[in-house]
Amino acid sequence: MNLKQLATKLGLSPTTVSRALNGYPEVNEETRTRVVAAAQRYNYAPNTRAIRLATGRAMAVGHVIPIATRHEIMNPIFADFIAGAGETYSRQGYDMLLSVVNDDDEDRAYRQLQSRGSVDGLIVHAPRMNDPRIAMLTEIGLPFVVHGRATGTTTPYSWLDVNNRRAFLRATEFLLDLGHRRIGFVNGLEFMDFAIRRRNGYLEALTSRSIPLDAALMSSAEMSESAGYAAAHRMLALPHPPTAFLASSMISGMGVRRAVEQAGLTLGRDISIIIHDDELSYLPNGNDVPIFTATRSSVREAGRLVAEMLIDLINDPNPTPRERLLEADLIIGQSTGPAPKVQ
Amino acid sequence: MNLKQLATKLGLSPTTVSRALNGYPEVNEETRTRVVAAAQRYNYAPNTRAIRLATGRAMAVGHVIPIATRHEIMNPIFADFIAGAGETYSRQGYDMLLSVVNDDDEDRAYRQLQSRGSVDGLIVHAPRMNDPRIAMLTEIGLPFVVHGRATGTTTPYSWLDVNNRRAFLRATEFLLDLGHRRIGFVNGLEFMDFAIRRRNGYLEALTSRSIPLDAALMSSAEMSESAGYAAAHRMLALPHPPTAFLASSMISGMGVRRAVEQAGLTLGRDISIIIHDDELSYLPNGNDVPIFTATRSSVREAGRLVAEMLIDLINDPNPTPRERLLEADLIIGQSTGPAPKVQ
DNA sequence: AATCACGCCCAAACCGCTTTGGATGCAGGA
DNA sequence: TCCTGCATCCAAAGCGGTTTGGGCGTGATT
Repeated sequence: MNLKQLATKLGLSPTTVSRALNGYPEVNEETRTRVVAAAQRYNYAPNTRAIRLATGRAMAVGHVIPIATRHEIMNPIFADFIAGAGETYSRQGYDMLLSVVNDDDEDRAYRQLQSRGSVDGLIVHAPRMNDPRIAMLTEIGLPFVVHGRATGTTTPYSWLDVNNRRAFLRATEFLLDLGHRRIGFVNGLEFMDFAIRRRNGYLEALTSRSIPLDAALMSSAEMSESAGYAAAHRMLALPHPPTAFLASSMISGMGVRRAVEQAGLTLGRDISIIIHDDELSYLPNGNDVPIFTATRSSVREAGRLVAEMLIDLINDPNPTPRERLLEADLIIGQSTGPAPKVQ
Repeated sequence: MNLKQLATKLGLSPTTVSRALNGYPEVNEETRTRVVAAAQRYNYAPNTRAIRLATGRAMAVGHVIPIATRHEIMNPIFADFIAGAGETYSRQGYDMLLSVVNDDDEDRAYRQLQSRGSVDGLIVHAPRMNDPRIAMLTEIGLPFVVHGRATGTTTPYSWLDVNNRRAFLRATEFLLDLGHRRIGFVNGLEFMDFAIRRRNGYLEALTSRSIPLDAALMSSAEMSESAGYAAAHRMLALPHPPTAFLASSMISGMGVRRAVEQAGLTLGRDISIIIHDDELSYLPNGNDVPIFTATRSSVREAGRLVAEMLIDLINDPNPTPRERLLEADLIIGQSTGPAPKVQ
């Protein structure tokens, strides 16, 4: 059932039917209700392909997922972020287009998305330091919003980010307040922007209290359980081991915990851990009481907000870059406590 | 730059240009190369919206993600599955459309996808026992492939599944061969089809060796770390605790491990664990040597294959249901060993 | 010499909607 | 009575491709 068929069935012109369904004023209320009823009855839904061609709008947003030709891993926060963004899209009538591309094809993928007119805008994932995609996308002229920021980029662009520096600054200060002086830092890969900022927060807290820095207490790796375990295991074997850890994610935190427990130490008493909790739905940090003390920021909520920003940007006739910085909560769980007296 | 512009620039008709670019035979090879070169030069890419309208094909596949209005969680395997499917799509020139919908809107979402012509086919995720979606989709008449199966459905439909029953049968038998007699089963939610089949495999192995079943050794819950911990913790406190565990996923296995280690027991010596490993990229089961003994089946590969099946189905003029059952590998890691002598 | 087949190209219809630019009829004002 | 303005509706022209149904010239066939 298409528009023309519906129109003849109603004894009206396609024009009027279209207008009736789209809420234009120049149509009698009585005929409008008649049209709407008929559309319902015949189960008519306008063909999106035709709408898109006619209006010139794709009514779709693209997410380009660069896939590991190198050894990198799929981002664990991806699913929840998408879930959040998807909520916004379905509320606003947008489609979400996912492109999985080899990361060396990413450039071409963005350009094709533009020249073929498949999408009205893009979300950029996992920005790195001096991320080249930002300059490229501004040049292409497709609206986009970055989830995160790209240290080193000078041209203005739209982004939404968690205040990673501040979160890890506060977490470190919290541990320092509890008397911890040697704090192991199990960070993500430090070419990722968020990891750089977290590191800065950690360093800032230590230096502002004149705690000497120790490279042996800092590690940077993939945020997997085994990498977290390995890093913590190594640090715990130091002659002067840490009494607390800062872990970059729930998953690496679980690795740290394993190393701690395997060393015969008790969490929250002998050793403290603070993680960053993205509130991944399949990795809840406890049910009522949090297991880990954590800096917390919902990545799903971030997805919702980023998508809203992008749609605003798309609908703005003369758009100007939007920026939004979310603060993470510091929530207290069972994994932290005062530093043990005797070192 | 559109087709007409390119055509006038070349002094050709749009027809010829279109045919040249699409590899039709009725065009001189010399002009074809000329056209292709010009397209390259002017950075011409055909507008997908127009192609879709003209051909009547969406060149897109839909994935409907039902979102937890109830307490359910986002599926952790989702990201890797999508990555796999996405590889196939980009290789075949298909777009991937993600719809995130409230699960009570799922029905409407499928119908709209069909009547608006947004997609040529669908992937159905996370089937349950007697899943109503299958009947609905066959009625609608949109090609679809189910990732998994739906016990209780009688009408034929296309699916790809891992042999979950057999995987857990083998895992259980392996533990029995090692001398374990009390095996705790930490399963997923048993309205999910895969969980039902795994349970059947577990039960089949025990009964075929005349091991008495014990309801206290079986649990069914979300596959989260804390749920895994809770289940194992409870079982270990039994007067007659298990010497081995079967866990439904990497994540719940990590919870089981925590309970084991917290009880002062050593993995692979006092207690054995076998998990199911979907080879999630952000949860690798060790690097070289697997940490957990596991039944292993790559969900990413499953994504690739399901997508291929669907595209086959779409391109088949008179399609007939396709079925494919993958066998899981049983890989030996460090988490299993012979049952301890003294109980 | 007439016919045919073939290689190559084009004009125009079509896909299903939106949107522009009227057309029509009727009520109210001059 | 005639003109205006308004409320309703419609015809037709896009949107940017694909595809059908020829047209034309050339070499081979009869």
